[in-house]
Amino acid sequence: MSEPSSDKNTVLMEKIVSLCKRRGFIFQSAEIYGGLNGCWDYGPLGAELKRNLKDYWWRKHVQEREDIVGLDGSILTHQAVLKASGHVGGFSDPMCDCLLSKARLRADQIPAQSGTIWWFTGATHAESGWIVTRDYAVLAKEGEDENKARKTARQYYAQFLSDKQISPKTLDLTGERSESVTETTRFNPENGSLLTEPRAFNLMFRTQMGASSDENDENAIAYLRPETAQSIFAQFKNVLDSSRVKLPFGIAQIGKSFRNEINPRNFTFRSREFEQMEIEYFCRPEDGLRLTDEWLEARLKFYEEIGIPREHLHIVDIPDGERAFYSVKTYDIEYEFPFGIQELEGIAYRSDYDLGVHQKGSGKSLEYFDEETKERLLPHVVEPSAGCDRTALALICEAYDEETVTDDKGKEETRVVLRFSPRIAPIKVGVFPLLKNKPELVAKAREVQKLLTPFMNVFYDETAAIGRRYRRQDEVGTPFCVTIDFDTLGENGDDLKDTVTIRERDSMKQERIAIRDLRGYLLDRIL
RNA sequence: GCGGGUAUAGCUUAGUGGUAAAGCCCUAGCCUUCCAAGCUAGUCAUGUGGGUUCGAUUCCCACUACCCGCUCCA
Repeated sequence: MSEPSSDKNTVLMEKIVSLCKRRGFIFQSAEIYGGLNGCWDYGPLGAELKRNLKDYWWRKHVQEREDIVGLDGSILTHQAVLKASGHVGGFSDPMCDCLLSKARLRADQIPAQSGTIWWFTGATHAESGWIVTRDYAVLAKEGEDENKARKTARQYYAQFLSDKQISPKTLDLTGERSESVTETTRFNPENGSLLTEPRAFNLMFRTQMGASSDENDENAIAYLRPETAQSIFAQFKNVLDSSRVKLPFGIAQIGKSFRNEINPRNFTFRSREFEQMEIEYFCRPEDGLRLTDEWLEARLKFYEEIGIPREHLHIVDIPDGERAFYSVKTYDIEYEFPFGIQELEGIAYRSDYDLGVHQKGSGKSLEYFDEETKERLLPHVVEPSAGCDRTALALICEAYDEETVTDDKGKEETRVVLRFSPRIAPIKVGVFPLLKNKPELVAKAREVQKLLTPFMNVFYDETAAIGRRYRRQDEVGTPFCVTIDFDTLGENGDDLKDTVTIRERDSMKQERIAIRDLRGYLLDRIL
């Protein structure tokens, strides 16, 4: 994102958030109680949008393929599963932040140091009268000059200055005292600055299961899953034994996951509760890299089909050293959000790491027996893992458009349109009687509504002028609107009897179509 | 987690230490033959909790949430 446009993008994002609330796409969770940090609720239209996205994903990747089957795993997860996967042990280490450099350090890796601690209670700047009161300390190791400690302290206090022109050197320190110390781990070895208290950084939500459970009962601990993948690996053998699947094959899952993010940000983009759409595609080791590339193409095609063009996506081939340690190859698919280019999906070739750790953890064989080659092997896996909420947000951002339209009198106005692909649009068609005070028009419109309702989400509206009703639907992305007028009733001859106007959202063009052809016309365009 | 900012109606904004204003939206009625028409009427707000004060939406403090910049994101 280029620097000059960032203000514009912030404004754009604010408009999108505002539209989402106004029209019932996305609300803040528990808003009437002040909101719950990092949690969001989908309103009536958002729920439809997200459902359409998930349904299309499921249809394309599970129902229309013979090689992928579905799974719907429990959210509460056995602690043994997450111990085996590395989620419990891996990132539960307490971390400290350096108060000066803001570096984050693992508490257990800070070397014990000895020397003199120089404590301060604050700093003042005589000339401006500026004052700060805040405890701080610097460790001067044996042989180090105490003036170095004071210099470090001035740098620390200087960060609170509102006037950045003031030199740290001109600050006077207050409340100085010193004490000698041995074997302390509370100071940054790099610069001697005091660290924050160690804090646990495991991002998993932990809970206790069972009526008699208490916090001290280790066996009662369960976790909300931090990703949907693990239940697929844990159920690998059951799926294999019950479904007659043959390599290569995939297990797909859509569901909620939970991470106690330090810092939720960017509307729904980074939430503490989020939904994933994941496939674990199992294969022979020699096919892994090829399939990773094939999945990348398949997923890009999917995004194209739901209305996110290739030009707005970025593919990042994660280089050696930046991938997770178990991954042989990883692509990130990123989207150009108004707040920056951010990840929608990761496609990771994870080798046999996952099945390996669960085989080891459970003591059960997770090997696959190949009938043709009479060979036993632990399959490798390619994982296309997409964020559902992120994709829904990308769909809204991509669809949002403001258009200047000029009416017959030459008056200009702004039309806000969500240009959703018809297949994911929350409402597929609006049905309107031209006038609401003509009972024949209303009755006919209700008939048309009833005709279409079993096949798609239809919205009936009879209030306000017809143009207003069109604009209302533009703003929520409804691709088609059908209007019942006097021609429909046969007032201008039998040729037009039982025909309606159908108005297309993007072009605002209208055409006349027989009611009996409506269903087919619409279904052709929304599937 | 750190630093900065913000919080008034569904939305966008006024304003005030003493009855909180407008436009848009929405609802109802009248009217209305295809792109936010008109008239009339109506609903709805000072984020939460403290403090100062006779009185706080306004001043102060804390909290919560959101936004921006860092940080973090297995």
